[in-house]
Amino acid sequence: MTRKKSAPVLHRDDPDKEPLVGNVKVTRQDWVNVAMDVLISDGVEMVKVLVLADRLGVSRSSFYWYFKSRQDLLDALLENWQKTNTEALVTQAEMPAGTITGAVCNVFRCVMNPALFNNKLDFAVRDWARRSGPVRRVLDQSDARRLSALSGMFERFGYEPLEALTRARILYFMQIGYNDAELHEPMDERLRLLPNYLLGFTGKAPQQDEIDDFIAYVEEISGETNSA
Amino acid sequence: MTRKKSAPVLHRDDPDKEPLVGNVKVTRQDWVNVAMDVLISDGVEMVKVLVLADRLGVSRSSFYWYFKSRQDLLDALLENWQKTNTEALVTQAEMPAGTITGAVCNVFRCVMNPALFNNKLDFAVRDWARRSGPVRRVLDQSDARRLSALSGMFERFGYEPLEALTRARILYFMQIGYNDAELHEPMDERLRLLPNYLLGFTGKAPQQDEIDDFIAYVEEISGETNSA
DNA sequence: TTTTAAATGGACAGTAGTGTCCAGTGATAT
DNA sequence: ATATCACTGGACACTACTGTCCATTTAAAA
Repeated sequence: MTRKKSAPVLHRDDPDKEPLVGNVKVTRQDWVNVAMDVLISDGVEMVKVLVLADRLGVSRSSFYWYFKSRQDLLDALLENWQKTNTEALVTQAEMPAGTITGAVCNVFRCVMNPALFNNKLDFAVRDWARRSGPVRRVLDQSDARRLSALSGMFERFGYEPLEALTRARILYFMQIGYNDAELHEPMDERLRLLPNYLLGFTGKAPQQDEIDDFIAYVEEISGETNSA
Repeated sequence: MTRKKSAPVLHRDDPDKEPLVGNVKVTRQDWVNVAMDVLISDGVEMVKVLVLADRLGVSRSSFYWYFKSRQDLLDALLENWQKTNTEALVTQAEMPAGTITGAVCNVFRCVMNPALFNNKLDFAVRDWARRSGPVRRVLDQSDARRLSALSGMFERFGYEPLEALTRARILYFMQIGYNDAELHEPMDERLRLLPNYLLGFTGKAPQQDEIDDFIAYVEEISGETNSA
């Protein structure tokens, strides 16, 4: 009765001071991180306390010190996703650009860059939403917000509202479908098709320098990924 | 030992002669049908033998007379899907058409018509594939087959192979994304956006009569659905 | 060094699923 | 009418989860 299970006071206030070597100490965030990994690679239904505990090399019951229940953890996961990914995409859609093609490329930059937008996480959540009403509702809100940002982007470049909305939808839902089916496909293929995609999304032929800029960006983030 | 569990001889050879009123008799197909319903509405992980048995008003163990195991049933579901939906889409993509817009409308006709293509089933299987390697492989094959048919469709109307492939992808993956996010949205919205979509997919402005034809078709199939 | 609260792990109870076994039932053929 | 065989349902064994309880350990504070 005297125990307060919520908001544990963690001994390791500064993570840099006492890095997580071996299995010194497990924090709430460690549980969340591992849960995120499992969510992404195996789906929600594999986010089970025993699975997570094993990965952390820790007993199952420890979990209940940090979280009220499994649901408590799932809520934390969802909240985290909602803030990071949606904000990133909206920010990128609102970024200034010289042409509509450049603006679409900005969106691509976001979606392709793991540092800006966790594509796999986004997809895992979409997956999850199919089995859970509450999650579905949160996802629908995020989709509406993202779509509205994309639609606004087209409008800023002179498209009529209806056409802007259509193009936003084609762009956004194409991303979803593409990532669903071809997440593991080589980047080369996507780059090869880039000019055609841009034409399809914008109705305007892209300039060569816009293509070049984008390819340079992709090479840049590929380098970063490898060096990490 | 003498029992042959496979290929049960069903007493009801002609389903019309002895329709399934009440719970006269359960057949293998009844199990498959119910499993299909559950797969579509609740996902694979809810396709449990007890759930199905309850829906059929029958005991759980009866299941094992018709199926070797739960996996046996799942295999049957997948095989059924693969044959119906993929064949339907490919057929529709190969259909003769006067213009590329008309050809794209043919594809739309298929995807929108529950009698030709079970959209929700398609999505349920896609969902399932995310959790199962073997299913993923079957799905990838189907996707490749469908994409190739769509690409060929664009090529028949003079698009270069690379552009044809891009447009096929935009069309196909847009459908996937759209159905994922907006399956429950009103048809009105989709029809309102139709001309813009067609422009985006083909790069050519649609003719008014092509739009009219399509809208007439949609009204026709809506009527059929209601009268059933 | 001792104290103490945070954090842990093992044992347990409860639930939900799969698959097996087998005695029983009822429709059909003889 | 009855014997047979297709078909069913209840009982059981097994496994895998969630969540609770509690005695013990450990690290920080005194």
